[in-house]
Amino acid sequence: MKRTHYSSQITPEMNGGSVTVCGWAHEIRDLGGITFLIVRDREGLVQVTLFKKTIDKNLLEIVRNISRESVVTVTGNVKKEAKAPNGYELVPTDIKVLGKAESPLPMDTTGKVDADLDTRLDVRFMDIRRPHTQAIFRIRHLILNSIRDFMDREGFIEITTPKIVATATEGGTALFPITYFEREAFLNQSPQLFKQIMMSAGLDRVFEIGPIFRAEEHDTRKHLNEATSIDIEASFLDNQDVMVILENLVQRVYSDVAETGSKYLRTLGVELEIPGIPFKRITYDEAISIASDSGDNIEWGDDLSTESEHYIGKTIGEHYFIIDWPTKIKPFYALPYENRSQVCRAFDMMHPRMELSSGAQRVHSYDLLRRRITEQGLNPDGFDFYLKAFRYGMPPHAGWGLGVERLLMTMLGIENIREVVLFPRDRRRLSP
RNA sequence: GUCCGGAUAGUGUAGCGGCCUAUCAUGAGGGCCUGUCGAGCCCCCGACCCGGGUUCAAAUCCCGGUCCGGACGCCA
Repeated sequence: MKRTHYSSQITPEMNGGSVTVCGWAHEIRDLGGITFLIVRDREGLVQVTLFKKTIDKNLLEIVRNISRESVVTVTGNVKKEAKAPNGYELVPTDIKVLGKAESPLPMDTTGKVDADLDTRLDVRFMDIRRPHTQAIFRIRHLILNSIRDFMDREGFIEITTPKIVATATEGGTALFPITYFEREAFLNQSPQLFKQIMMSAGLDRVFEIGPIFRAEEHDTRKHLNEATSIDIEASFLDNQDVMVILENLVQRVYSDVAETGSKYLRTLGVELEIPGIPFKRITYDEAISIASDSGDNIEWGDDLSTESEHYIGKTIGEHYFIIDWPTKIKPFYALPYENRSQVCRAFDMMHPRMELSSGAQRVHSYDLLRRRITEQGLNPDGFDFYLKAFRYGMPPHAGWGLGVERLLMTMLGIENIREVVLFPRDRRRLSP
């Protein structure tokens, strides 16, 4: 019962050797005199071949009674065979059913019949058995690996900050209220405040990969109520510096995935184009001017509409930055320019289809920060724990947050963000 | 939240007033078959979202509800 090999580790050269594989009964093809059992494991498929004339009758009986998608373990001898899919097949000496699958199945796993996304999400465990769906999450893993490696080389320390917080909001988005013993608390909208506090702590460069929660009732293909954010914060760097880190990271992630994930990219039919750096930088003023070419007149100080975002994306055609945003539509911690305070040192990093990241050089002066909080209509009292870190030696710093799901979906050309989350949380879906 | 589209066997679909005892594929059950690899062939099983209405007649038209998809809005 103990696995000796994954399907991908067996080769025709192992001819005559005995192996044990564990997996799911992907398909059973009974041709009468010869029966094939296709076993699927995480890495691929193995063909198990039973010849009626020579095989143990009990084994044949077991195989003929296996329902599709049951969990099986097969011990057998590798037989080099040109007619078999990978140049070899397994002639079994022992087959056990470890977990019987009911039938009919709630969805097809072989790729013969499509299923709606809604159906697939209801039985996500089965959906992920499909190589296509699994490939998405294998690539997600490669992306996260690549990011951690990149950050480590750049001198960033990985941190984890609380997801249960007392502050109602940093502004903008609505939060999910929860009960924390006898008090009201919230699920964190981002690690923003805590990663900044780490700058005062002297950690110099930090990053976090973790969940963020937004209680907005959005209903689109690019929004989630629970998402994963990659956040960085770095001292003694400005907005320009962290933009360079960001574009380098994105390029690195693409090239790492192209290199280590070719098998999964092939499964998904994706040809990765590695973005060139530096990414184009356009100012907010230039962005609204481009948008006006499409007939969408955005008043200075308003956020970009979805339509304009698409139009600008199509015009530029590759990853780009929008810089120098109006101070009033960016959060209080974005640093206004000294000589032109209605504009701030904030940036958004865009994929032609959508925003992937936003960041800024931060306000590090206590007095200014306190004023900015008030100007944005928030009460500084709720920010005491945060403001305190600015009173005893806060270095200048900058950072950004990047959405993992959006990075993944734009990389793979996937339309709906729910496809790239194991168990998506949206306006209506809370289970599974 | 607004607008548009949709809901038919386990899954994916066709049908859009009578030709419906509802199409096709896949699947489930049974049978034949020694090289399948989306196996093939034969038999068989399984469905019109819920409620109301129009009509001689409703899967089909109308109204309400629920759910799903898309666009927009909302969204450091």
